[in-house]
Amino acid sequence: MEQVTLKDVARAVGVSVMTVSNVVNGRLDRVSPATAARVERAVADLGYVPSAAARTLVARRSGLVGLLLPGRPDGVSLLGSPHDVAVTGALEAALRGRDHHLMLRGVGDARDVRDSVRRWGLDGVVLMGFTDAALAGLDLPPTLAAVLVDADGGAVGAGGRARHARVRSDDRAGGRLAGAHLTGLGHAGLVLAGPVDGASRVVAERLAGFRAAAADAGLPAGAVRTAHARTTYDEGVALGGRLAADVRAGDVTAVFATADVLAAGIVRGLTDAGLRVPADVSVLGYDDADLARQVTPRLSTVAQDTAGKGRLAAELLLGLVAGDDAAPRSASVPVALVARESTGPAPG
Amino acid sequence: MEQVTLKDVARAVGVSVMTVSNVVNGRLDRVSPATAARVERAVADLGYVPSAAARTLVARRSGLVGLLLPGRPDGVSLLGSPHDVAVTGALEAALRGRDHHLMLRGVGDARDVRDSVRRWGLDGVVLMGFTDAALAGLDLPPTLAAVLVDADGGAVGAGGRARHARVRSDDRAGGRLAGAHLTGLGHAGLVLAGPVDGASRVVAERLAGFRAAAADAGLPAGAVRTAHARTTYDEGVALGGRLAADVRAGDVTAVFATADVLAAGIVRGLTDAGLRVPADVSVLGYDDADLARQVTPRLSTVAQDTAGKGRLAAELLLGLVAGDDAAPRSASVPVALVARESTGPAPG
DNA sequence: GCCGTCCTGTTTAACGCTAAAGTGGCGCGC
DNA sequence: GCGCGCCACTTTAGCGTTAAACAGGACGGC
Repeated sequence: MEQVTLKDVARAVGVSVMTVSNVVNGRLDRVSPATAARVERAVADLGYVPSAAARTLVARRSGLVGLLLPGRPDGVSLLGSPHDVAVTGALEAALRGRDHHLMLRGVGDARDVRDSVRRWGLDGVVLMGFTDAALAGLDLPPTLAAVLVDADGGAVGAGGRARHARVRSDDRAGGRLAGAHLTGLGHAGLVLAGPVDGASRVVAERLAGFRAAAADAGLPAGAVRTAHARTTYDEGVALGGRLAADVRAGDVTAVFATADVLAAGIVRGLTDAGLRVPADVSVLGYDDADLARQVTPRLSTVAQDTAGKGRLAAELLLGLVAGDDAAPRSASVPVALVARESTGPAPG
Repeated sequence: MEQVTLKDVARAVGVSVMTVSNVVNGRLDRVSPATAARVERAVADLGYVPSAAARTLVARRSGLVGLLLPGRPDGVSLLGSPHDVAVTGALEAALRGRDHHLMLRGVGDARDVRDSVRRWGLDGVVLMGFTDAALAGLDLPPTLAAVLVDADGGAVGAGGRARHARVRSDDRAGGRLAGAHLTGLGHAGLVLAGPVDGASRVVAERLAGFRAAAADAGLPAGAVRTAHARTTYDEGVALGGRLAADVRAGDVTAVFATADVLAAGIVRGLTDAGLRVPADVSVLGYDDADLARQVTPRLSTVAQDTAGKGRLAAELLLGLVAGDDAAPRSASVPVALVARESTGPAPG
């Protein structure tokens, strides 16, 4: 495990350290092909690996990207949802392919963020799993290259010159797809379930799309209600229980949840209350996580390309890092409706 | 985002850089309380954050730990199972609490490992999700502080002086618990489903415990069979389908899977084949992942303390890093049987 | 009163790397 | 044959930090 340094390689080849550095970094205009070849050889033979610490120190870029997540002291639900896990995997792979590394870090406040970034000289950060409100509390420095996954971060859209970008699914289209699917099945008592109290842009977009589809189908404005729940299975179960009465009263015939975990919980809550899904109520999810195929009934859902999301996040971030002002500040992945067993024709 | 350095703090206070360094690193025996206080003050005022790069370079310890996972180029299933996700969360939190950071990295071969470690001067690594065979291919240097989660790594137990440690659940006890539960319900046609072809120590232990419990219950040696499957939902579904015939023939009445995802798949495969769980067959999982409560029927399972596993991994690793030779090289978290709906009395 | 210690610092020399400036030899134009 | 530019390197300096050696004054013992 002894570090092989540039000096070792230089000595082995009989050139200066700087020449080796030039070869290693591909500045071949400064080195003759013959020398370059000898250096390459020695690098391979000795197993030289450049020290990121030394490079960071002098070059002011680390090749390290932080994935910042809402961090509780006990680490429970650091990567809360299957969606986040999928994005993380794709993000890591994409960064790996572009010669960058990923640091995983739970953060609680603005100090945590600043500390991580400064301590390691992070080139940039990806933030995932934060509500817009939590994000505002993080008070991201405008100079910090940051990509927000499924969040807005208030100022981002406004000022415009902050080095921040956003990645999400095409939420409006997703909402519209959901609405079209459900109204197409004859549903007229619609509920959007999710973190609607959070003033989240993502949820607002989905709701807007959902409502637009309802309007397209000729439904009155009051046909779409909302029900607040955080994106967890347990809150879904609770919400499902509460919704049961409305279903029985005939006010609600279909529920569109903002995530599959939530939808699965709602199905459970409804079922526990004695209702049948989809015979009595339809439930539609979002994400197409593995879970959607694993629960009973299998969830109909709005699928989004989570792997694409991770890749996009990597791309946008590296664009920001490179200081490419022409790079897009926002991108979304496509969505598609996957009809399975949890949705069916409206009862009656 | 300009870096505030030791020099800036030193100038502000009117002392040497070294004095500030001593205060920041808690070497208070070299500094008068009065000076220390002034330094602390300036550190807070200026928002000084030490540079990990510089510290790593000179001090030969980075405070960075790598979490190495089997890495495919596309990043799919980097954190394959809910179990791994839970461990990761707890690991990150534990490291955070001990002033360390976590680097997430998918690796394919020995070069990837060496490269990551050298490049960043990782203090140590945690390896998770590897089969024992894959681990052997990684060819971990004995001098590298490493903790293996749910794996053995061959040489680890043997040589003994390698700086490697292992964390797992109490697998033998888990197997025994599973066996006792199932035989207690009158089952006599038992199958252990999981990666049994992989020569994995973990699986072997669970099987041994399972068999021991069967023997305790007076069952003949042939009562426990094994069925190979990797730990995924889809392989579970396929296996469930194959097992259906044996169930109908009365040869199999209960299946013990090495993970909840696998168990859930098996339930699905069995159900799709027209069998009822648990009326016709019982299925028992392992882990007590969220999924166990989310599928129908809810899975009975052997719960293990995944958060404890993450914390233990952090502890063992930091012990190894500190060079504490007395530190334990192996630890396991407790298991407990959670009876839910997927297991019931043997049919007939 | 003198020497050894302790206390509280400071100075020096790296760590591995890169940007920028320097060097020396050789070919070429005229 | 002289200057110029260019090629293929080398030298110098410094990034922010720490280990180790050094310094000087107060204080105590005898």
